[in-house]
Amino acid sequence: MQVTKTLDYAVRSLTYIGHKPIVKHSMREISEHQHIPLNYLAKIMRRLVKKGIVRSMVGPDGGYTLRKAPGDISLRDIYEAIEGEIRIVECMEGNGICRLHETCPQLPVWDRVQLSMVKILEETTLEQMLAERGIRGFIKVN
Amino acid sequence: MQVTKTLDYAVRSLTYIGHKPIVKHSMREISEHQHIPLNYLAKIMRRLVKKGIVRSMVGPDGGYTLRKAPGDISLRDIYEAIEGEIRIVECMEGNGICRLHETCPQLPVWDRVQLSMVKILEETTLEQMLAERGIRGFIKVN
DNA sequence: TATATTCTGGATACACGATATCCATAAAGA
DNA sequence: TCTTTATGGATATCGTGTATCCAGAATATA
Repeated sequence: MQVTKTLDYAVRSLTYIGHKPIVKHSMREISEHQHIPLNYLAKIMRRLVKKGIVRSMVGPDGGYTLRKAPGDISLRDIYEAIEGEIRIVECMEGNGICRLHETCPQLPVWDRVQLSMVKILEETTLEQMLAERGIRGFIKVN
Repeated sequence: MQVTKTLDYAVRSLTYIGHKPIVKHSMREISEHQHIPLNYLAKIMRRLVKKGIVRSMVGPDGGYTLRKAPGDISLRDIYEAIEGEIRIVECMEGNGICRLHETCPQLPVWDRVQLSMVKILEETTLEQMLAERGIRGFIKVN
């Protein structure tokens, strides 16, 4: 029940780009400023490109820019680009049937947790995150 | 960002015991009815015992009963007994300082997600889970 | 006392996915 | 042509959730 480092990398990259959304930012630049392993970042960026969150340009002076306005990119978009469909318990995939053959007492709770989480992620845009100031402290790298 | 199988096992065991809170239930019985590997269940039960959620009796006709009323056991209690302190992002542990030396844009969001989750887990007691009927389907085992 | 049953605790093995690295290739600007 | 940068796939590493095994202690019952 933890946010993966990969998702953290993705959000950090996007907020970094988001500070100057027009300018192109190369993988190398992002990698160095955000302390993300270059080759691993490559994999992350590809997913963000594929999901239409980021635009990429190849060649010298190439790099990445946001494909949409920061206000139009929700944290849910980012989450799903990296992790796929949000599903905090396996059985929520629908096709699973319980061998126990009894109604599940805990599913409704996890459902509620997931719904509230999705709601928050959906309401939060990149723009808001850029505006928000970290109050409680700093992200730990590594 | 997923509920671990271990936590699922723990909740299933407790709801199973909770159906007849007075009666002693042996590990073997729980294991068979809930399809949980016996030896692994042993580890789980020890944690629940240590955290005072469950009482254990050794010897023939031994087993487990709830130590508190189902209404006094929250899902948060169970979660923390199994996983330890709830913390959906690493940096929330407090002693971590970010090498980036900049305010973290995403921490406030995860903080909100965690708070809402803790609230739901706290409000939900074993008693409520026992009363609730699974609406969406069944838990998939394995 | 003897025996069977059950929990306890530690050591260890396994599996899988998150994390990371490498490289050959394509695109594009100078 | 040369350099820079992204692409895509293959592969390696590593942590941890998951699972297994076993010797020992407790205790009820005969």
